[in-house]
Amino acid sequence: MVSNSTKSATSAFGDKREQLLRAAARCFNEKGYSGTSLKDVSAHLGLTDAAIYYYIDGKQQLVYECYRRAADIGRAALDDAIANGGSGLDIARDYVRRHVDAHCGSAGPIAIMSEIPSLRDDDREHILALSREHSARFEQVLERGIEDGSILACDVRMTGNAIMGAINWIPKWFHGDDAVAQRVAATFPDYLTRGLGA
Amino acid sequence: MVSNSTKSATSAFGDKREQLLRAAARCFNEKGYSGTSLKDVSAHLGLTDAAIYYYIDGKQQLVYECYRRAADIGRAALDDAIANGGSGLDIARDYVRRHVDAHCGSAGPIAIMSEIPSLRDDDREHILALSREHSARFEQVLERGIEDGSILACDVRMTGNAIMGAINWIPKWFHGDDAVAQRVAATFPDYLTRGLGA
DNA sequence: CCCCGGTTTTAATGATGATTAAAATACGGA
DNA sequence: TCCGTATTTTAATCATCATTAAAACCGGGG
Repeated sequence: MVSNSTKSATSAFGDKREQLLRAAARCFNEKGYSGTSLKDVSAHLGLTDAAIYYYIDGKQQLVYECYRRAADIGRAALDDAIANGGSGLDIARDYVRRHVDAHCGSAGPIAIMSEIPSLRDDDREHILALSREHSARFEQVLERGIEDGSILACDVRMTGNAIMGAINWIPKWFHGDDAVAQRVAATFPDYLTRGLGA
Repeated sequence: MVSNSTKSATSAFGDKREQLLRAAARCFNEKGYSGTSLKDVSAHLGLTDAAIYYYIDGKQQLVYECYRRAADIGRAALDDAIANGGSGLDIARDYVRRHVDAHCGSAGPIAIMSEIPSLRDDDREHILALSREHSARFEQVLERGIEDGSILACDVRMTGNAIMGAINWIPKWFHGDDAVAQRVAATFPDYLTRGLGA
């Protein structure tokens, strides 16, 4: 038995745990948290439902990890975009590009944080904190763009909500088709940031 | 006993059935279809779970009606925008305005069609058909705008997905605050269509 | 006051699904 | 080949609902 709480290393165990999280993310995106049974998830790995408990403490932890992973990926996209520099508009476009790539690329399905109220109390607080932090940082990017003149003055909270919504909804209609992935990458970053432009 | 299938008239029964659908929509938006129990829904009406069966045949029909209502409202927004005329861009903006108003206004919470796979087979086909039809019609509006020169040439499928996503995600963060509703109405239509402009 | 249709509740029933413990299997190294 | 650890399955257990049937409630017309 292994302490299954904190590890994603490059071991056989860690790899399979990673696969598990992706399978769960896909299922959750399709049928929601409560709508997917552990059997649904385990089927994707050719296992029985009980086997999941070897890798994770339970269904609650499964969502939690999926959501945390989603938050990490979103944060990384924003980190990289900011590190890459440029005007506020440049950063915003780069962020959309990276985040959209994450959704459609090999990062595999990313869970959308669609059922936060179903989380355990303490998990929910943590995920909400991450989510709020991410929104706030993105809004700061928009404000920076307004200051440097690359973005038209606007309600950054609402504009951020619109952009995040467009991105968050992707998993609802994107199902892994490479050709479609190309079209997303070619359309979203430009369309979503052209509306910001001064 | 009343044939509870087809009626939403202005009777006491019809009114309460309408309230029921709204309560269900709110619950589904918050915790997903499987995540909400009939008890959750009935609590909003001060009833017990069993009382719901007086108004509706079961949980499946409840989602189905919620999704159908959502499709109706979206279709109506598009109908009205098209009837109102103007360039393709004008129509697109008007549609966003109307649909966003529906989400934030007195139409009460509109269920987002987030768990279509959980529907019964025949219900799912119907809802999917409505959904596809709506997307196709909106894409036609975009194409019309490209032809009349009001919209920049683009991948209308992907652009439509982006716009719909931004709208569909609204119920995830909007919870009835009037001041926020104002800001949504002031931001979404312009932002989402400015990105289309030629 | 009593009856009746419309409405709601109480009290089962049954299915589903998360979770656990114990048993079974796989498999690399001695 | 044999052992021990890692992994998975089988077979309970237990709680949570959806659903149903029967009984109770409630208000208006006779």
